[in-house]
Amino acid sequence: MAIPRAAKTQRRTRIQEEKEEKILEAALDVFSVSGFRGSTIDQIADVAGMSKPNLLYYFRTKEAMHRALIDRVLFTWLEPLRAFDANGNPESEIRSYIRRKLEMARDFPRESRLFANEVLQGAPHIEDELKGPLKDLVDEKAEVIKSWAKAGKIAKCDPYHLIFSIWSTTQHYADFDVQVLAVLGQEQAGSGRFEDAARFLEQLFIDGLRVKPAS
Amino acid sequence: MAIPRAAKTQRRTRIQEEKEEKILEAALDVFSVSGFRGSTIDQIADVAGMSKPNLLYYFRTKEAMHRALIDRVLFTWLEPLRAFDANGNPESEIRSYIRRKLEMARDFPRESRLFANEVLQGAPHIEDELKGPLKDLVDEKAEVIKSWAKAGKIAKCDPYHLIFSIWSTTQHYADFDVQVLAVLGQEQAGSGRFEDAARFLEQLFIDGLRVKPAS
DNA sequence: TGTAATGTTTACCAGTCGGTCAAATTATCC
DNA sequence: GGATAATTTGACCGACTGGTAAACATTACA
Repeated sequence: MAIPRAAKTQRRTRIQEEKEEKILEAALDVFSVSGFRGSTIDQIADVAGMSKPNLLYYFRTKEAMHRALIDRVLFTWLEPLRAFDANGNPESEIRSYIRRKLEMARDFPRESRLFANEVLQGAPHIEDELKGPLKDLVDEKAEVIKSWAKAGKIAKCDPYHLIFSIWSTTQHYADFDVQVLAVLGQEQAGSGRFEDAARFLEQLFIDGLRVKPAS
Repeated sequence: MAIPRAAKTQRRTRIQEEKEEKILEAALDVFSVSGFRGSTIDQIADVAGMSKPNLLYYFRTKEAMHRALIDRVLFTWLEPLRAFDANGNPESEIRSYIRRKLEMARDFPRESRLFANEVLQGAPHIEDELKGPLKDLVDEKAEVIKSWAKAGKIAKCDPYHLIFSIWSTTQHYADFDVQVLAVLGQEQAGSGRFEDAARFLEQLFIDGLRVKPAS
């Protein structure tokens, strides 16, 4: 009898482990480009090198695949913000947050696009995660930033919009990569663009947030 | 005989004018949410309140609809950057560019998402526009910014990444609106967020680009 | 080694997809 | 008002969609 469909048994088989991994890897490829609606199980099956029914043996529906993928990626995705240290030096915390986010945009562009696609299309599958864990984490870090501003360690500013602007500027290099490449042109298209971006963004945010001499 | 299919006749009928308008309006609704692949002609027909074959009478294919929509929207979309004045005051030019882009994010979020979806999915339909008109325009304005920096009117910085960062921060409020709303929560979700964003971004970019006193 | 559980495939289904066609309806202009 | 062109519709097509059923193959384990 083949009803297990993964996780029905207490312990996951080695084969389950491997195949689910393979499927989610392929799913990431496909969903990150075409979004949920625009992706098909057949495409994912093709990329994974497996048959469609075989995919559906491990994940009962297309939605289950998407969900599993989101769940797996979300935690990692929030890691840089979680690492934001209230007791650290404000300037270097912001600097390294930007660095880290930019590194993720460079090293995990598919993950970035997966969320971008999802949010762009109204976040029908991750609304709860946004209003729950994400909001909570941002609220917490916003408090930290606010206290820094109050203590005169950085310029007074809206912490939420600061976080939004760091998100958008860094993820831009993953989500809109084609556009960035098109505008920069062949010559500058080497991966040096990430270094250039890092330099620019650090300058922008550090100088932009420096406390101004009382005028 | 009904072969006209719009624009075959020299002059467009009033009815053609109206219906094409109606269709593109509906197409914008649908494409901006689901992207090209994820959208269906039936959806567009539904929104437009017309029958599917009727839509296909005005636009032979789904791609033709998408193309017509892109063509129509692209010019307007680049207006703010085009208005960037080489002879103006750098600070106020940057300030008003940010304002204008933010206003567009607020007033034309669908247009923003249309492009975001397209670029995110690899820009298969607008590659030429990106490498041509867009790149040319950006190159031109980048020169302007570079000359400002050289003249000591603003801090030295990479002009391309400056433009990218203005794009990303402003469009973020259109493309990732659901996320912004989720994080800000009900209480702050009024349209005041655009004013807050404007204040923050102007502070960030103006202070971030101010020439630093020789250290 | 046998056998039960797990994994894989082929064939298939009903619904949806982009798009066509011919017939019916409406607008235009003399 | 009638002829002619422009517009709209319903019926339909083959390809693809997410998903199922059952037969078949493989693995794990006593």
